[in-house]
Amino acid sequence: MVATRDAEATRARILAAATAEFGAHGLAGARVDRIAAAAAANKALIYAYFGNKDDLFDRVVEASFEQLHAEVTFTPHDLAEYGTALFDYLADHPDVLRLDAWRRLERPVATDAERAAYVDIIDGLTAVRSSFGSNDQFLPGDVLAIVIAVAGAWAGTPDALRPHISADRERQRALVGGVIAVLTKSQHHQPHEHIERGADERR
Amino acid sequence: MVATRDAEATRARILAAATAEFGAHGLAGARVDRIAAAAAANKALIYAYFGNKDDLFDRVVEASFEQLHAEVTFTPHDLAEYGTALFDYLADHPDVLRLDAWRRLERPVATDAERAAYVDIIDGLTAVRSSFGSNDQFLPGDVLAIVIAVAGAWAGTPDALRPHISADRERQRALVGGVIAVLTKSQHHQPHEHIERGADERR
DNA sequence: GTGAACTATCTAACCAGTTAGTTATAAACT
DNA sequence: AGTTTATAACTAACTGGTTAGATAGTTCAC
Repeated sequence: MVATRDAEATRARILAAATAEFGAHGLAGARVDRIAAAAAANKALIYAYFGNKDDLFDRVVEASFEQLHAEVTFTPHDLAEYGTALFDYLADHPDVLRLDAWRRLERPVATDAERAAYVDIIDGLTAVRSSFGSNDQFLPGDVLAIVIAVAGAWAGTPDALRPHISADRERQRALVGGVIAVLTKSQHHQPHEHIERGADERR
Repeated sequence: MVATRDAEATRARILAAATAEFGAHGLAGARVDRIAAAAAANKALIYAYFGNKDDLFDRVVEASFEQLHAEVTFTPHDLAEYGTALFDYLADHPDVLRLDAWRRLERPVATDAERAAYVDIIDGLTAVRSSFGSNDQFLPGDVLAIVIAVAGAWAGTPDALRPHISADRERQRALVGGVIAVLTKSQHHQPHEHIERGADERR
C-alpha cells in the first residue's frame, strides 16, 4: 500500500525537484517556491528537511557528485576507458555538468568528501604514473585535468560552435577515447586504433 | 582638464563595474545597486545608457568577447600556438572564463556576431584541415572544441583538484602547447619537443 | 491520543525599474 | 561680455512585485 505520508519519499521528491531547479537556474536563480511546487510539497517542508536554500543546494550537489563517482568508476590503467565512461555519463545526465558549473561559480569552496575523492583518484594515478606519455612531464593531477576537460569538451561546447562539431554521440565518444588514447599511449605505437571501439560498451 | 560631466566616461565606468559584478555573481546574482555604487554613478543612468539588467549583461559579455577575439588571433596553421595564446589570455583575465560560464548557463542563445566569429575560425581551419592528426576523423569544429577545452583545462580546474596540478604557469602553458602539438602533429614524428618551448613567447 | 507529517498564511527584506526633479554645460542672443 | 535658453548629465526618493524564511495551526498514522 502506498503511504500518503512518507517523509522519506517527500524528501526524495524535494531533492529531485531541487536538482532540476538548481540545474536549470543555479543557486541565485532558483526559486524555492518552484521547487516546492514541482515536488508537490509544502515549502515549509523544504526548510524542515534541508535547513535553508544554500544547504539544499549543497545537498543536491553532493548527491549528484556521489552518484557520478558511484556510477563511473575510475580506472587509472585505462584512462581512455574512464574518459569515455565519463563522457557517456555526462551525455546521459546533462544536468550534472550544469550543476557542477553552477557550483564552481557560486560555491567555489570544495567539500571534504570531494577533496577526499580526488585524493583517491590521484593516488590511483600515481601508482601507474609511468604509463602516461612523456614521463614526469605531467603530474597526475595534470593528467586528470586533461582527461576531464576532453571528456567534457563536446558536452561543454558553446552554442555558437555546436553546428560545426560532430553531431552523433558515437562519433563524439570515439573522438574522446581516441584523443586520450593518443595522449596516454602517446607518441609512437598504434596511435588511434582506439577510435574504432566504443560503440558497444555503453552502460 | 577633467570634465565633471562626461557621458562617455560614465558609460565606461558603468561597463567596467558591471563586468566585475557580473563576473563575480552572474546575471541573477548581480545587483544593479552594487554596480551603480562601484561605478560611482546613479542607478538611473544605467537604465538610461543600457536599457535593463539583461541588456547590460549582454553588452558586458559582448565587449569581453570582442576583446578576446581582438587580442588573441586565431592561427589555424599552428594550433599549439593558438592554444597557448588562449591559455595566456585566460590566465591574465580570469573574469573572462567566469563570464563565459555565466553566459552559457544563464543566456545560452548565441549572438550573430559570435556565430560569425566561429564561422570565420572554422573556415580558417577547413583550409588547413589536412594538417590535423587522423585525417577526416575530426571535423574542424571538433578540433577547435578540443583545443579550447585543453587551453581552459587548468584555469577551469575545480578547487578540490587544484592542489594536485602543476602550480606554476610556465609549466601549465608548456603542457597546453605539448598536448595540442601531440594531437596535431600527431602520432609518430618527434612527439613532444614542443613541450620545451613556450616560456619565452608571452605577449 | 500523541507525535510526526504536512499546510495556509504571513512578513520583512530585497531589488529591478521609474519618476520627478536638479545642476552643469554650451550655444544663441542682445 | 554678460544674460538667456535649451538640453544633456545626473540625482534622491519611491514603487510594486518578488522571495526566503517563519509561524501557528491541521491532519494523518500508529
